[in-house]
Amino acid sequence: MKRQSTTIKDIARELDISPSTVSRALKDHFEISEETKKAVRRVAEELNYQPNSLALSLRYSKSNTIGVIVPEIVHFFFSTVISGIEDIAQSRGYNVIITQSNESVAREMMNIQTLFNNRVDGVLVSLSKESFDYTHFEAMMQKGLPIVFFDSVADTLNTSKVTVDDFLGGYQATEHLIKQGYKRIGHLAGPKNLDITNARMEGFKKAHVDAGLSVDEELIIFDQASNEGEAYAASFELLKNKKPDALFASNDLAAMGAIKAAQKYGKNVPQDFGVVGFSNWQFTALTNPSISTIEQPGFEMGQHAAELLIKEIESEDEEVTVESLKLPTSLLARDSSRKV
Amino acid sequence: MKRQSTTIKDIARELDISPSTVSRALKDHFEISEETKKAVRRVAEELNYQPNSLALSLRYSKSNTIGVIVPEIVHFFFSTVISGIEDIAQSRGYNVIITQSNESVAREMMNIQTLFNNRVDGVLVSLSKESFDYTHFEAMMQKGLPIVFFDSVADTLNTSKVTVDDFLGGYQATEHLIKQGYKRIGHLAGPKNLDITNARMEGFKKAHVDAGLSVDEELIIFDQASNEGEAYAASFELLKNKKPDALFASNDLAAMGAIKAAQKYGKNVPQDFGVVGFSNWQFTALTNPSISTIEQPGFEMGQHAAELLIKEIESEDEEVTVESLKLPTSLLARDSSRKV
DNA sequence: TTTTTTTCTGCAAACGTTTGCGTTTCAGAC
DNA sequence: GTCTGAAACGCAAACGTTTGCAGAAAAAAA
Repeated sequence: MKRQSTTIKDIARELDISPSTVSRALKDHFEISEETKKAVRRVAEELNYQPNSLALSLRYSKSNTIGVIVPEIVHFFFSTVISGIEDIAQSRGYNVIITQSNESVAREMMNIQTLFNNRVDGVLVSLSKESFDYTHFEAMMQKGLPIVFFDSVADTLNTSKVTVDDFLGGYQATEHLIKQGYKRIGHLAGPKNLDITNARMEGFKKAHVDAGLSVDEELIIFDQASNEGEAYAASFELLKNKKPDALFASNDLAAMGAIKAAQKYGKNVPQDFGVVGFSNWQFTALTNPSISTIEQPGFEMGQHAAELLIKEIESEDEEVTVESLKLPTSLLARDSSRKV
Repeated sequence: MKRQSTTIKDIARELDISPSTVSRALKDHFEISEETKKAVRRVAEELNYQPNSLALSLRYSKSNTIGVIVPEIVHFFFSTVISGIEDIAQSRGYNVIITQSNESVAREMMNIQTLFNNRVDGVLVSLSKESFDYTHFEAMMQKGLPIVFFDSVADTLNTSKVTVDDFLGGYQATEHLIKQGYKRIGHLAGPKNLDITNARMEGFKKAHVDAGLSVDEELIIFDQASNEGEAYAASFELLKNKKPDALFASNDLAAMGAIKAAQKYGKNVPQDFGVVGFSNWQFTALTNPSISTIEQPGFEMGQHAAELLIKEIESEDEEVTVESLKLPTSLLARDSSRKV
């Protein structure tokens, strides 16, 4: 079924004037008489004229579309970010094309290439876990494609970035546990090479220092927090060997595992054992006990990233000024860490 | 920063031939000599030629983009569907533009208009809860825009649709509870006017009939399942007044509420009281006890919907043949309903 | 040699819009 | 009557690509 909308030419034919005049009339150009403008507007209304955005895109080589690359869409945090992106984009007249890398660099490279070929005006990227080499992004930037990173960012690249303040998050979680009276606090950290792992751990340590406590390095376990089962096992071992009375987990699933381990070990959560997670996944509010966690402002992250990108797209300057935003986290103190 | 890629004209100039010849050479047209083709391909390679998709879109009035309208992106089920859509679209060379209605008809109307104006080739829609009037969709269909509905569909519209077999889901949940030995099974149903509510309830009833049991209508509660708290209250009342020994909830949050109510009431779940939810939200596997539920194939739903839409887009026929797909659900029997 | 056929390539229009510049028209001044 | 200036509009090119048709050149047939 052919789709046919009315064009400027149709209006021109109807009124027996030239397309240029119609175009100008519609833009309220000063060189067009009031009379003609009125007629054009009337006919445009009658024929329900809608400008053809494809033609406009070609004319201005601008598609008013931004591309997004995330590791996966089916993920509470990322879908929240996307929602924020969509919010801003919508209000600025941009469309949002979503692609997912499925945590694979190969897909990531394909996606950025596809987006570029489809003439998006800019791209928002959260790196896949596999990505340590950023040359495919650099190549695109060289060609003039604006890129803004969020969440998982390419630190060595000279672009705008939006991240979460992981140091603050780690600090807040730990400070809260300390204030609740827990004394020997462990930490289920992420993979050792990740920036966020270190930032959260530094926050963890700083909170200790500020409270006049010392950190027992043996209570910090790396890279045993990628899923619930792993965290369960690691927590159980820790409980047995090092006798912590609380745990700050680098993600909510790990927190869940830690709670189950503590319960299995005969501890009462939160009376004898406190747990705080990270990310505020939906399920944390629904478990029993509900899980205290650090809220990451995903929606705001999406908004800021989109705003930065659009600013860059619409900037006239050759030289872009990069901005790095670090968004504050906040503590959600729930049952898993609040002694009554 | 201006983005400038090489065009067909650049290649033509380089070889001192016409753009038409270049175009044909690149498409391996039979009327072009092997020699010329080779030269063109070489230069195209050298200059890293990439066809301008905006120009192509204009030429063929086809954007190779499909639009999606969902109530909200931040939702396990919908993000899963989107993921399925993206999967198929990607493999067929289509881009996916995501918009959300936020359950508002006004936004929905805006979105479909925007997508239409942006010349998407077709649209995938899951209706917002507010949508009972479908005229805005009808108007677009009249203009030749292919639309396929999924999940929450416009039943009176003559379009392809992809839904989940809610009757089957209700049947599976109930049959499972019966087989586990529960005798007085209640049902937390959704709003009475919804198709899915009725379908699930019919499945619930049919399972009883097939097992030679009768249904106590008093054990069916409508419209008290939209969140955990509401379901908690309704379940508690039901337990007090009607003494059910199991509950089939129309969604997972309601199932959670029911479990908490049962525990509060002094029941042991699943020994004295069985619960099955609906949707397989992520948290259901993480709670204690884990929640039995009905899995809806969201990813497959997205895939099928996208396939149907693309088929329609690429069909030559004026008259589209609509297809209605009903995808099978499956039971995930977890701890909340398995007596040991 | 001339005519016909075959092989290859270019012209120009089209998709819908914008815009620099030129043209027409008309009123008023000289 | 001519000239100037302003107001209102049209022409044509441009964005990058495709494609029907015409045309040129070369090869084959007469």
